[in-house]
Formats: sequence, structure tokens, C-alpha cells
Amino acid sequence: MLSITPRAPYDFSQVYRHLALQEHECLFSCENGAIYRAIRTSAGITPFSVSWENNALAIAPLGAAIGEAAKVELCRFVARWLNTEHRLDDFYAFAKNNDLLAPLVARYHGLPVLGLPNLFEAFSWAIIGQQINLTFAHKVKRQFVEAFGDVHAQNGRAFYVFPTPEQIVHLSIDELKTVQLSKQKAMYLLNVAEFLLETKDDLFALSFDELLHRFLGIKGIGSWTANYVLMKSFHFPQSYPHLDVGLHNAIKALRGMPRKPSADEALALGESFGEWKAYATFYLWRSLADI
DNA sequence: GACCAGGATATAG
DNA sequence: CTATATCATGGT
Repeated sequence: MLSITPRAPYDFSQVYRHLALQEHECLFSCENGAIYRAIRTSAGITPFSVSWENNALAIAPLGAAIGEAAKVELCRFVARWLNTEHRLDDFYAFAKNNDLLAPLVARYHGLPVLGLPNLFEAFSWAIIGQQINLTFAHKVKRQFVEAFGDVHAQNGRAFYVFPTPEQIVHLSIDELKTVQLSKQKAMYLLNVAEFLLETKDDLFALSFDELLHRFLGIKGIGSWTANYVLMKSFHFPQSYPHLDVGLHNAIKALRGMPRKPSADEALALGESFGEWKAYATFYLWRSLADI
């Protein structure tokens, strides 16, 4: 059993509830207070569960025992996924004086900005979700994972693991289209896979501006996708996908607006979020499930 | 059947 | 620089 004590404040029930809302998700499942998932480590495909015990995240590898290196990798993944190194305390100190955010941070107190540690998964999910409704996006993602990723059986449970760039980069457009991707999105996914395989630098050592510039150089990655990845994979608080339709819907609902805000209005509103644009965006997204 | 979905690009004016 | 067509298909 591995353990991680998150920074305070941290409410695992908020985390669990948020993940459990993703009914169509194929890469993890929630059951009786525990989250089940598998990732790739140096020990191969590693299934595990996460629950809350003794005021800490309890991470239990399932099946064959894994070595120390894989344990470190597993803990690093969970820490980035469930964002145990958040800065909620500073965000809350800011948000209590913001009329739009104050009710949200009270309602979802202890919920960190949940992450997507797997960079290829984050890019792919963003690309798949471009311009289509989330129900269909989840369907495409599931088919994509089933067709090109891996499945690992453990304790009578099927664990699906997202494909690597290596598993995708040699596929043809037609092969990718079999999972209901458009031709453009198939090309975008190939571009991202090539980008990740060609990049020798440690991306996690680079600045927000440098990463934004590099991402926008990939055909298929625009402002929305780049900021989404910088928010979910890199945890940059200043990332702000201001073109996001869900963000616009949340603003409209909370402000009681007769129409959605324009992109320019959303960008301007972002300035009222100060250095906490990503945190604000995540809390606005979270509110959509309760409107 | 029209219109919108967690957008981005190519092309035209 | 702004405007429009295109993409794939499910939900409303």
C-alpha cells in the first residue's frame, strides 16, 4: 500500500464525486468509494486502486507486485492526476472576493483541478472533443482506446490503457477514421504523436510561453487545445481556454445572461480571475453538472 | 430538418 | 483582417 498526503485543503469526496460524474469514461471507474485505473510503468501495465484512508490517498497496486521504480512512477502519476500539489489555499483567498467564484469555491471546497498526466492522452482528448458534444466525444475516445490501446484483465475487471504515440504514429488516416474520427482530427492526432516522439527536450521543464508557442506550431492545435493541455497536464494556473463553449455556458447560467458571452467577453472576464484563470475555469466547468 | 456541440484550418473577399 | 465552408455525428 502506497500513500500520498495531499496539500490542504483537500476533500477526497469532492474528487470522487467529480470523477464519478464521468459516466462514459473508459480509462477509470468509481466503485464503493474507490477509483480503479491502470497505467503504463516500467513494470508494464500496472492496475491499481485509489481510496481515502487515514487522511491520505491510499494507492494499492493490484495483481503482481511491482518494484520500487514502478512505485515511484505510480505515485507520481496519481499526484499529478488527482493534483495533490495544488494551490487551493491561495486560490480561495483570491476567490472569496470575486462575486462569480465565491459561491463556487464554497460549494466545491477541497476540489483540486484534476489533471491529465499523460500528455498524449490530454492532446488526444482535446482534439477528439473539438466541436462535438461530449457524449459523442466519449464514444469516439472509447473506440479509439479499444482499437489502438491496451486492455488488461485483473480481478475480473477490464482495465483500458490509452495508446502511446508509438502505437498511433504509423496508422493511416483510414485506420483512424474507423473509430469515427474525422479526416482532419486523424491528421491532428498523427501530428501530435509525431511532435511528442520527435521532442527531445523535457517539456515539463519549459515555461508556459515557450510551451504555448511550441504547441500552436502543431497543425490542429489552436488556442483552446493548447490552453486545455497546459491546464490539465502542466497545471499552469494562468492557462485559460477562453474559447470553450462549456465555460461560456457556465458564465451565462451563473450571470443569468440571455445569451452566451462572446469570445472577447470571456477573455475580458478572464482578467477578473487574476493569476487563477485555470482554477476559475475548472470550478466553472464543475458547476455545469449542477445547473 | 435545423442547429448546436469542451474548435481548427483553408480559402475567399 | 474578417467571413465562410468544412468536418462527423449525437442530442435537442
